[in-house]
Amino acid sequence: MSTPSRRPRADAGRNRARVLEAASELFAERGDEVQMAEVAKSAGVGVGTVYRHFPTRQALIEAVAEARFAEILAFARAECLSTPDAREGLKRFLLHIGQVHEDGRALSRSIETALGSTAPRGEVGAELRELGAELLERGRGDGTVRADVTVEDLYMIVGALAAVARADWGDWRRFVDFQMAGLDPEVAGRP
Amino acid sequence: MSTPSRRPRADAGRNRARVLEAASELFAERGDEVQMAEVAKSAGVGVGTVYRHFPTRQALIEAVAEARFAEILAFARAECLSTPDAREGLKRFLLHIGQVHEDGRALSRSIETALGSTAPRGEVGAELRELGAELLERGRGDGTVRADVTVEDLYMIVGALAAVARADWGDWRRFVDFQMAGLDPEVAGRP
Amino acid sequence: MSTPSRRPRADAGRNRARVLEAASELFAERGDEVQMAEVAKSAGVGVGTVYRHFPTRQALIEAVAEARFAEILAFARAECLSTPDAREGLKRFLLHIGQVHEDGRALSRSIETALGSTAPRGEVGAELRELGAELLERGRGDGTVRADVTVEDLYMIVGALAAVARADWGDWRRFVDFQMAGLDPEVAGRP
Amino acid sequence: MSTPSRRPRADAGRNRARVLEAASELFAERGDEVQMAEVAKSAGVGVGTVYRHFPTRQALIEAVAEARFAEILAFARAECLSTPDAREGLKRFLLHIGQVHEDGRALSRSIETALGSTAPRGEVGAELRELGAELLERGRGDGTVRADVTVEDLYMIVGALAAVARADWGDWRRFVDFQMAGLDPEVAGRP
DNA sequence: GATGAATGAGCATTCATTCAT
DNA sequence: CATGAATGAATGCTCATTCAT
Repeated sequence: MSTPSRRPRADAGRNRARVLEAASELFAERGDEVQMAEVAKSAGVGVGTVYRHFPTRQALIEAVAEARFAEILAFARAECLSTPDAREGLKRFLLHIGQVHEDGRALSRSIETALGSTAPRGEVGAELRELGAELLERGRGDGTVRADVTVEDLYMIVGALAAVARADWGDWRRFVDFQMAGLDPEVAGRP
Repeated sequence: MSTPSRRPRADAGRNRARVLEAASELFAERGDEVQMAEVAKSAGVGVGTVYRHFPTRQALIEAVAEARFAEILAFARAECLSTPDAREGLKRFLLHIGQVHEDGRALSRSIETALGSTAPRGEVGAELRELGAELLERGRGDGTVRADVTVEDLYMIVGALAAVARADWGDWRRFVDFQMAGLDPEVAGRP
Repeated sequence: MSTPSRRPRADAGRNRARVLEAASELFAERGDEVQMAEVAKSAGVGVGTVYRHFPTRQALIEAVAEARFAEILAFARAECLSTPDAREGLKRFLLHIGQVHEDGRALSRSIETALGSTAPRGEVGAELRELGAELLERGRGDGTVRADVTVEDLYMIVGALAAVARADWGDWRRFVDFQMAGLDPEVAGRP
Repeated sequence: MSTPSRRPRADAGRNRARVLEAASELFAERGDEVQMAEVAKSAGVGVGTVYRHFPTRQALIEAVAEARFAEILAFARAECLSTPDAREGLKRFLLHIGQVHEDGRALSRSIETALGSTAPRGEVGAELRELGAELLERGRGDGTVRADVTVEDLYMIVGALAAVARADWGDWRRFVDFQMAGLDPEVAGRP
């Protein structure tokens, strides 16, 4: 006689994840036009639940952005810190970032619009900065990257790359090549 | 249904200019939050007049963007094509663009949001591309710029710079330096 | 961006009815000039609620029209299918329709303007057609109505009557008399 | 040296006619959505000129309507007053009216919306009433039309027919048949 | 906790009409 | 007389956010 309730024990955190996942997909596909109610529906919850976990639309987008940064961070740790030379690791890092933004153009634009920038934030942001520092440190170590490049410099380049990859201005891989050239120790100091 | 007009018949095209000017200032200051009615008021005309000259909000923003590009074009023609060496001209070009976007951050964001990109469009866009070609040609001539750089490459860099300068990721002048380094003929071809 | 709600959670479908009722009255009184906001206010809800139940202004008017048709249907079932002779039933039907349109002239005009016609639509429309068929069938049965009259014919007459009753061209009851005369079996076939 | 001016001696009344003609066509095609500026353009004049001749949009529509009534009047005088029997003349009258409304559905709707009715007005309206009286008088004379039919009755029927013909409820010619039947002297007085 | 109905400020856009030139 | 640029009130609709149930 007791029909099982539809979503019986969807414990708290589970819902957060579902919402985040739904939001990630929707924003990646349709960008800023997705509405909170759609996210809720797609996640199989009510709007109220979305708001329980993400107090504002902006917070949700922030969280989606952070999730993407976390992915990037994981990739970089696995693939960019252990390359034969540091230069190679750095390039892989940039190529991955370009790819992520190309694949999620609409999302990137939403982030830009909602947060005013695609720069990494929060905890993951801090870890990314650390990671960037390590990439540069390695470069300084083996002499394959200009020694005067700061983490701030690197993330300007990353931000620029994000903009290039989400736009349709040409082959962003060429842009990466230019950045790698600009980071070459040989040319440091040219006017 | 309407109340008698207050300041009628102010010379045809004059109003277009006033609206454009007002819009330029307002968008530069407050970005996407400015409303059509504000623009009208600030220009001293009715909304209808704004719409007569710019059929949609997006068209207005497009026009403001184009005006900015026209300024850049004029600057570049005057200051960047006659430098002692081509590299210097190119650098001045980039520095000017960075400055324009730093000074009009809010506007740059509005353009990005409304048009999806800050890339030059239309007639002025075409002229800018030509100008870019000349800048690069000069560089090929005196050997101060990588010979394989295309106009498309250049405008990827310009777009990237626009993103960097309107954001707050660090000193965009440093970014310009990296780009100049990347465009150095010496490093062309490094992996 | 919004202010806290004032009268929340008033039972789901109850609100739909209140809106419909308010709209019916307002449109009957003042016709096409009523605004969505007025309907909302008069129903004691926010505009958003009106739009939740009726996605567009036209949809609201359609619903009001349908409600009126439903009334007519109910009347006809109760009063027109059980008259001594079918002719009498048909006449009562027409008289009721004329009365409804006379009483809600402004509404009838709104419907005409918004929907392009006052013809019954949707589900209720289908039931009305069935009812019309029954009325005619009865007439064929007792020989009080021309046998060649189709439901389509009948609803042309009904539509015509609606137009006459909502206009001010004369006593629409006279018009009904002419229609009854025209439906008389005696004259069928006259040139 | 003197280039002929474009429209040199477009004397007053000529423009009125051009505007009226343009308006007739446009309203017949696209109905209420035509704007005053379009009418002006289509007539090859400025909006101001349209307003000189027709002080409001409604006045313009009224004039277009009147022109149509004038056509009907002319037709009726030529074709309906001289038929062998009066009944035939009356029928031709109705058929012509139906045709006019079928051909100019959009216009008919505009008139209905703007003026609240498609009933003939003004001077032409008066003449049409007279004409209607004559048609009925002839019918009384040769006994082919119910003697108790008034001009008001006739114009209720005409208005109804206009509604039927401009709608898409069925074959309005059938409706005309029913009206003719209803006007038959044989059935006068049936309940 | 979860739900989703309710809220309502906000805003781009339209178009009949006017009147300086 | 003709022109057409200017006017601005009017209005349907959206959607992030709240909170009674």
